[in-house]
Amino acid sequence: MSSLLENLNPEQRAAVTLPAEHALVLAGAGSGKTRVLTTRIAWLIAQGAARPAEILAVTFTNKAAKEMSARLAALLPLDVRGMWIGTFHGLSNRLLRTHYKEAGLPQTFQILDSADQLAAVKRLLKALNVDEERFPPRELAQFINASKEQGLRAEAVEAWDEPTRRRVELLVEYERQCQREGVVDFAELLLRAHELLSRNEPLLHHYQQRFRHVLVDEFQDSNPLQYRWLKRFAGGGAALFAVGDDDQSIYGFRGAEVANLRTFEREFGVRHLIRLEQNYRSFSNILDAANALIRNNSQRLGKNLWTERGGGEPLRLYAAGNDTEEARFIADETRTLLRQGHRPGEIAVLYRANAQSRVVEHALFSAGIAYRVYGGLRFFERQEVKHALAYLRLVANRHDDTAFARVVNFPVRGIGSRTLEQLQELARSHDESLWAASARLSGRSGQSLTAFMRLVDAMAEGCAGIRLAELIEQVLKHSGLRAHYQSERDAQDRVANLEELVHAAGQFEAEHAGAVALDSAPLAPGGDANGDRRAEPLIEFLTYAALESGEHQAGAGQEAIQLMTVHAAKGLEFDAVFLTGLEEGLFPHENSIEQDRGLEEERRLMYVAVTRARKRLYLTLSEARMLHGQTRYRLPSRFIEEIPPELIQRQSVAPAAARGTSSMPMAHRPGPAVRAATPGRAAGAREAELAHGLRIGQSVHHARFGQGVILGAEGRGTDARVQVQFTQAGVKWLALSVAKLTPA
DNA sequence: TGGGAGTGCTTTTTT
DNA sequence: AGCACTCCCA
Repeated sequence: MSSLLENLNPEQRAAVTLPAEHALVLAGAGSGKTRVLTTRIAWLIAQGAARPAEILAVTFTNKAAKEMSARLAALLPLDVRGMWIGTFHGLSNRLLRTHYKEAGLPQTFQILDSADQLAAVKRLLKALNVDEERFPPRELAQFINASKEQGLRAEAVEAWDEPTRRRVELLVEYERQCQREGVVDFAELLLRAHELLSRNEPLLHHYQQRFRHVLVDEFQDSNPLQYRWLKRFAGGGAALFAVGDDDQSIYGFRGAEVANLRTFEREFGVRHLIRLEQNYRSFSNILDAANALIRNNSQRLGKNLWTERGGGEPLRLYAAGNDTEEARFIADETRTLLRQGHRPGEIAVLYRANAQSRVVEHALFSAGIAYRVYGGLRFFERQEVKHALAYLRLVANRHDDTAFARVVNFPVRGIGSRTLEQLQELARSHDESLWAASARLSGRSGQSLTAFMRLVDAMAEGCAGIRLAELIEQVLKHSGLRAHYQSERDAQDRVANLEELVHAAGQFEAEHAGAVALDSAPLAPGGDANGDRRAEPLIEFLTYAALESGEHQAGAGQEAIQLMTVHAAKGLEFDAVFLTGLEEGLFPHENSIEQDRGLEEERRLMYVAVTRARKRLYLTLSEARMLHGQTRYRLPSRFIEEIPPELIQRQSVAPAAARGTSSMPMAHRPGPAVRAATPGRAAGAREAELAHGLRIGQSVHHARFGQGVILGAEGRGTDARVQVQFTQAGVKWLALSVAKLTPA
């Protein structure tokens, strides 16, 4: 058991061996956070301080949960299955499945992913005749989620103005609809689980007695509801062990509250605060840059990364004239790195926004370099897969209107929008599902509806006793889905995905057969008499598809350069990292610059990006960039200036190009000076020179707004606009044809 | 019913 | 620019 503690540094060891009390571990990037968390659990068990069944470990992503389980399995000889390890959503689901009656849900309740939720909201708005201009579905969905993530039900949402009151009414209607259909959205999973424990004293008591140790990863990403959720579980005297890094909080925009770290300290009277500051990932030049950057943020809990490794290489800065050139630089450098023997999977290109990947992809493609783009559509989110799943959902629950609406006429079977409208109305007036409504209508309004219902019923009858994969096979065949895509041009990928779905189901069933162990803890009151009895495989598979939609995307090509947003890179590390698009307005993003909170989150994002690199970090930017169909001109990001210049080596020419191995036309080679330092004068100056002799970075005067500096520009001719940072009046976009700007 | 044209949006995103 | 979505007509 002491071998568990080998190779831990003193702080890590201190954290692992803390007594069973609340603790907060502030773990810097690359400081061995996951290791501490898993070793802590292993240590508790090896010490005899806890039994597996007394452990509740919570993460945000399935990937993190999986990794934790895998590491624990390696550390501990014994069965780890008695532990509850999973995501907030996965664990909530588990709780709700076990106690579905008490939670007021049907046993077969289904989970709406974001797209399903949006579809449900749209359907609702249509049924209620709500003007979608005034209440955009997206916005309403966001309102719904935000309310729930604050832990609020409709009656508790504050509504001081008319539109908000209306939104609250719609929230109520939405809830009614979900309840009738037997579906829950992501936020609802957590809220319902929380409420279940809040109002069911025996259950609460049971779980609080059972879990003596609650451990959370990435605590800085938790929202208020998640915080309350944890409080419920740990409220009965369990020890809450939270690991997080306030400097890596980058999900504030979707409700995460860094403040939870402080609130936790205060409310739980945390006596053990441990900082992990030794970094095992990067050379010190990279860490120094990261430290210098993040020092500009206020409100930090304070932390300084250090390493025993040496300084390493300087950071490399490359300023391009335009985005194509920037991308070409990346491709050239990458080629050099590969030639030097770096593995492709150890090289990453990071950007602030997904739209930036295109140019880089193009350059890499032209250079014949294999790459892989992360993000985008995941397997279970593809339309053909969702269609197939919708049939399965109907098999499981005929009253799932989202599924019904999705496939009632797909593939086309003559049930048009008119029929559907009729159905909606009928369903509405009888307060019943679309399925129930079509039972009324089918007699009168034609064969098609009856045929559809018979189809689904037949699928359901046929599914008894057959395997999941076989059931899906039947669905693909009898629904006509496969035939539909087979006959369509350019849809071979979709056919392949459908086959993959059959395969995935087979795999799922093989892996999960009998895999659910009986809990060793006493049964929950009101729980199933058979304990954690295996639910219907179909329901399990559908749940898996909703909650772990990402897993199937993972064809993680190790032999390719990795392209992703900075957000997606959190938790990952690479030998070499290109951090691209370092321009004001892009990174930091213009929508965030306005408020301090936004800017600080951008800076944390930058901090996350910088700390991804182990050995080499490139910072690249471009003076001109194609964005939204227009060329924009921007200043270098302020974040570059926040890094001590002595850590940065300015690179004006790609080494590969210098050696003549590049396809890069010499005429386009940037000059010796760093272009960003002299905006508007290097290649592309023709465009950078705005009307009236104005340039990016130039001080100007405006009759009404006073003194300012030109931040950026877009458009040309009479459309030309400039963005000006005024000393007094803030940031404004001005049309050059209208505004009178004089050089100052 | 389904396709073509017109319109509008475009930061980050896991579950 | 590129994409998703809506609307309207054949």
